[in-house]
Amino acid sequence: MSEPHVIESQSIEQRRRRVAELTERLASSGHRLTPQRLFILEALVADTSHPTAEELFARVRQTCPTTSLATVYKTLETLRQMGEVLELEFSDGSNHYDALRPAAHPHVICEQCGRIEDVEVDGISRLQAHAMQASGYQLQSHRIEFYGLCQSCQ
Amino acid sequence: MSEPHVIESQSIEQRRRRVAELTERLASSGHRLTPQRLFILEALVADTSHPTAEELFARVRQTCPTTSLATVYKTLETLRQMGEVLELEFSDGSNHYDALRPAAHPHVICEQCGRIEDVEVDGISRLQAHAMQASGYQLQSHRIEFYGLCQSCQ
DNA sequence: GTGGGTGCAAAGGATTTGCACCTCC
DNA sequence: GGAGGTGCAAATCCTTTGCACCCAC
Repeated sequence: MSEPHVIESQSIEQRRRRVAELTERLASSGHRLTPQRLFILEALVADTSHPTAEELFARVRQTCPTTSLATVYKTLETLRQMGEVLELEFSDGSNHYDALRPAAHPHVICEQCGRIEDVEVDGISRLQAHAMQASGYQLQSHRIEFYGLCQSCQ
Repeated sequence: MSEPHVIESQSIEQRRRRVAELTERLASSGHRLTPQRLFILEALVADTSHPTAEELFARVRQTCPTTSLATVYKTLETLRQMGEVLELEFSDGSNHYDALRPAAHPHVICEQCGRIEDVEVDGISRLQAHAMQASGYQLQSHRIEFYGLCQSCQ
């Protein structure tokens, strides 16, 4: 039980830093620090499950009930343009967001329950280099997802 | 000029076979072979550029002007459920379809012109095995895309 | 003070659905 | 003949947008 606790504490500290970082970057790039935005930042960093805009909205409402869904979307778009949020697009009507690790990274996705988790695999940059060579494209980013069943759904 | 011609000829032969294959599989799984469906199959196999439903619709209209967009969508859904079409989902309102290679395979995507091309990279299955081990998920499929600029847009 | 941000409601765009009619098997 | 397919229009869903008001700087 102590190991998870330590990990959890580190994580909380990391998240606090990330909120401070995002706040500072918004300010230094000429954006205003409105209460709504600060609550949205908190919600983004508090939720590690790759939430949707709707889920973030629900969470923000708990602390700032007057916030609108449109503001959540506008703030997500602002952060995305700043490169501070990773947007995972799905056409089935559910974009998911990750403000903790805004650089592209691989995910595993459960087709049963919809869970999305980070997964550590290496060799991605080598793969991208291969793809550049094979295609002649100048590649800068990627999207790598694996689909299957999570441990609970197996 | 002769090499491309040969490649093109092979490709045409391959596409003809694929149409026959799809037709047969539709029939043997208890689906009807309506004129609309046959035209949609032709269009799917004729277009190697990963077309959208709308683009397929436009192409089908040239040969069968009474076909409706709803029928295109319904046929795509039928083929997808049969595992005969690969659906590439994008949230910006543009799903793309590939009936020539229905198994998951990596793509390169141009962020300038939107072009989507197949790219041959190996080590994908090893990568997926790594991801399974690291995550504990039972993985069956994947989605691997690289983003950048195609040769024309560089 | 003022320009950016917010909230509301309406618009937008891709996809799905209900239903009457049709037609392939 | 009957189940499955088609076409039309309306509905659905997420997301974006227009605009009047507001407030952080």
